[in-house]
This record gives sequence, C-alpha cells and structure tokens, in this order.
Amino acid sequence: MTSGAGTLDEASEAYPRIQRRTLHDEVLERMRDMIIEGTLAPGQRINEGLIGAQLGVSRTPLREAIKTLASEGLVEIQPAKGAIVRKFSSADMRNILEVLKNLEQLGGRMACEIASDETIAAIRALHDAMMEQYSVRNRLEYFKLNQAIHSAIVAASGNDVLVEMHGTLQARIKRLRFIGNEGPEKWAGAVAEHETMIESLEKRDVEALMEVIRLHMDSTRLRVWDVL
Amino acid sequence: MTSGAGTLDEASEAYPRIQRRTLHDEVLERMRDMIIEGTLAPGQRINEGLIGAQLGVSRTPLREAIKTLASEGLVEIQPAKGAIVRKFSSADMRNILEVLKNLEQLGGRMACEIASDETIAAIRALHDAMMEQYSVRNRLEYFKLNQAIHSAIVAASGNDVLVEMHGTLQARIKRLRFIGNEGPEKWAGAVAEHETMIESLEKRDVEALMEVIRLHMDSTRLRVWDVL
DNA sequence: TATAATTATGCTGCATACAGAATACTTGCC
DNA sequence: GGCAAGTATTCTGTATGCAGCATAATTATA
Repeated sequence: MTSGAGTLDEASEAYPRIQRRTLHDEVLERMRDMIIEGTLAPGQRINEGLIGAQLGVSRTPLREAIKTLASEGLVEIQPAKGAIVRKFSSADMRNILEVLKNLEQLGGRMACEIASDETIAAIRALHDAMMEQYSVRNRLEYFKLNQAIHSAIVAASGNDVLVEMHGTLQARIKRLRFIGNEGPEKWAGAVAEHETMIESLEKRDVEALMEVIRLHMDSTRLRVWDVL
Repeated sequence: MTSGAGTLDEASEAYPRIQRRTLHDEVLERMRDMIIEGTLAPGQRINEGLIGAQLGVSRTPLREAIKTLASEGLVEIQPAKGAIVRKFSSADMRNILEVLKNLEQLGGRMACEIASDETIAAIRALHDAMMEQYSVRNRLEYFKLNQAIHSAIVAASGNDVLVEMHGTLQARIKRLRFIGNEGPEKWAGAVAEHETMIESLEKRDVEALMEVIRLHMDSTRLRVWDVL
C-alpha cells in the first residue's frame, strides 16, 4: 500500500463513488413501481415490445429487468409465453406475512439491543411525520412513511441480509397492503399498533415489541383479507 | 366451468405439465453450480464472451442469468466493468447465519406442529442415509444429504415463502460450508448436532429443537470461521 | 529505469435481426 | 350458426452487431 491509498480512502468516504446507472436498473425500478402502483395489474401479461416502447428502451435491458423481477417474486415467467405480474393467493399472503413477522421480530429484538438512541430517535421522527400525514388523511404519504418505519426498525438491527430479505418480501405485499388499509377503522387500528411499536422500541422493551409486531402482522392479514 | 375442466385438472395432476427449459434456466443452473463448486472462485470476474463460449451459448441468455444470480446475491455487478463472483466477509457470514438460524427455527417450530409422521420419517431416512455416507467418509454425498435435511425440515413447515428465502441464503453459504466442514473433529460435531435435531423433531419437542438449531448455526459459524 | 502519456485491445451495454412458438384470425364445412 | 382446420400475425427466445467505456500495452520522457 502506498501513501496515496489513505488519501483515496478518505476521499471515497467523503465523496462516495457515484455508480453508473444502467438501463437495466432504471427499467427495473420503473417496473417495480408500476407493479406496486397497479399500472401493471396482477395476472396481466407483460408485452415486451409494448412496455419497451413505452419506456423508450429496447427489449434487451427490459428482459433483464424482468428476469430480476421474477427472481424477486414479483412476476412469473412462462417460457415461450411471456411474463405475467404475479397474483398472490391468500395462502401466499399468509406465508409471506408469517415470514415477515419473524424477520421483523428478529430485527426488532436486535434493534432493542444494539440500536443507538439517535437511531431510535430517527425512527420516532418518522413515526411523528407519519402521524402528521395521518391527521391530514394523506394516505399515500402516510403509507410511504409506514413502510419506511418498518424498514428502519429492521435496518436498526445492523444486519444487511435481514434488511434485504425483509425488503424483498415487503415489496411483494406492498400493493395489497396499500389497498388493504383503505377503510378508516382499519387505518386507525394500524396507527395504534404503530404507536405501541415505537414506544416499546424507545423503552427497549423486547417482549412488548415482539408482541406488538405479532399483533400488527396478524391484523395486517385481516385487514388485507378481503382484498384478495 | 364446463365438464371438460375437471378432466383437464385431473390430467394435469397425474401428468404435470412439462415446462420448457430455456437457455436462461439452463445457464443459471450451471453457473450456480460453478460458483458452489468453486469453478468460479469468489472475487473472480465473469467474462461473458468466455463463459458463453464455454457453455456454447450466446451472451444474451447468459447475461440474463447473471442478472438473476445478482438478484440472488451470488454475484455482484459493476456497471461497465462486469460481474464478479461475490466474496463474503465474516460479517456477511454472521448476518447470513443469523437470519438462516431464525428461518430454520421458524421452519422447525411449524414442522413440529403440522408435519405428518410420514414427513418426519422421510427426514429421518435422509438422516440415516447421511450417517451412512458419514461412516464411509464420502464427504460430497454427506454434504448433499446434510443440505437436503435442512431444506426438508424447512419444507415441512408447509410455507413456500420460507422455503424460498431459506434456499436463497443457503445457496450463498453453501460453498463456505462445504469447505468449512473439512476437519474430522468439526465434521463429527456437526453430525452429533444433526442427530439431536432429528430426535427432537421426532419427539416434536419444540424447545429442544430450537436449542439445537441455535447451537448448530452458531457452531457452523465457528467451523467456517477460518475459511474466510 | 521508472513514470507519465498515448495508443490499442477487450469487454460491456444496448439495439436489432431472425427463427420458431403461441395466439388470433379466417375460411370451409357440417 | 357453430365448430374445425388451416393460415396469418404477434411475440418470445436467441444470436449478432456496434458504440463506448475500461484496461492493458506501448511509447515517450525525465
């Protein structure tokens, strides 16, 4: 190692390398959004030529993105027929939520142990912002913050792999969750659970946190039930 | 639904639709194996032209497979530079095993509750076969059965999503685990833990099973430690 | 001889071309 | 009019071509 290396490391910390974005990445992100927003509805076939033209991209990077989406479980590929946006059965939903519950519990447990006060305060800030959006009934922003909180708790575990797995599963049910929270009474219930979650985390009360995560996930299943 | 539908369903159950295998699938499988076997070593750059020629395939399906591998976390893509086989740090290892432990515990817990006696007997059979390979020191076959047992326990939970997540993570550390079990004393330790696992499952003793899975995963970390 | 600048090569990212399968359409027949 | 067979069209799967970036090789310079 020469003396130059140190300087380079310092620089790379201050100015993180900007990573080139390929069309693959761009398309991938766009299509994820389209699925979550419902522009691409569950069960719908994905016409490569059409979507490609729509996004102004050739079929090559688009197909690569589709393969990634398939790996993430958001679309299903039927050879020689094409890809369709994946439809989740109630059994799928139950399975996803069961695993998600466990992952969040693991994340929560670790967060209680190792998260700094600042980290927890940041999560509280997200929660407050969410409540703000709730009070003005801005459902979209509320929803985004809601998701962000769940992610933040898991992230506070410091376990990247956990974050990744959680993110994958969360993406699968994102849309259903969004539709599911439609009724006001359902919405209120979710808000109350969230309040308890934050409090437990602040107190670093693992038992209480485990319980409320369990409750939150189980009631999510009920909230989403009639959507599928 | 017409009367014909019933016949079709029956037929499709008896003779499951053969699914066309695309080059993408084929290449994907091959490359996974190559990574696990070490033909593609961690950190090694993947030359598309080279591998393509080697497999007798054009770059298109190969690139698609690489994108999938990246999504599975087995390779890393650096835009305009290419893909490299992912290198796992000891922190990565710890994170993966932590999540894997939790997933297997969840699977084990559910298996104790809902698995049929036949299912458990089948797992016992796998275990016996594994012990057979152990006694003749056939490390490769032993290893495959070992992995199969872990997968089977998780599969006995009946939760597809859990199986999928478990499989993804298991794939990431497959190679390290294989190398890690090299010393005879390490090997023996793992075998003993497995024996306890099966017994706990047969007794449907959840607590004992949770404990041995915890032990098994933690000691796996130690066994693998010096490999990286 | 070591280093910097410059050229040359190789490889990736993307677009396009083509073959074959799947689907939609049309025509003929009952 | 409804169904079957045959034809046409669309779309996927794969290969290939080309531009641009990254790296290796080469030359120039101190």
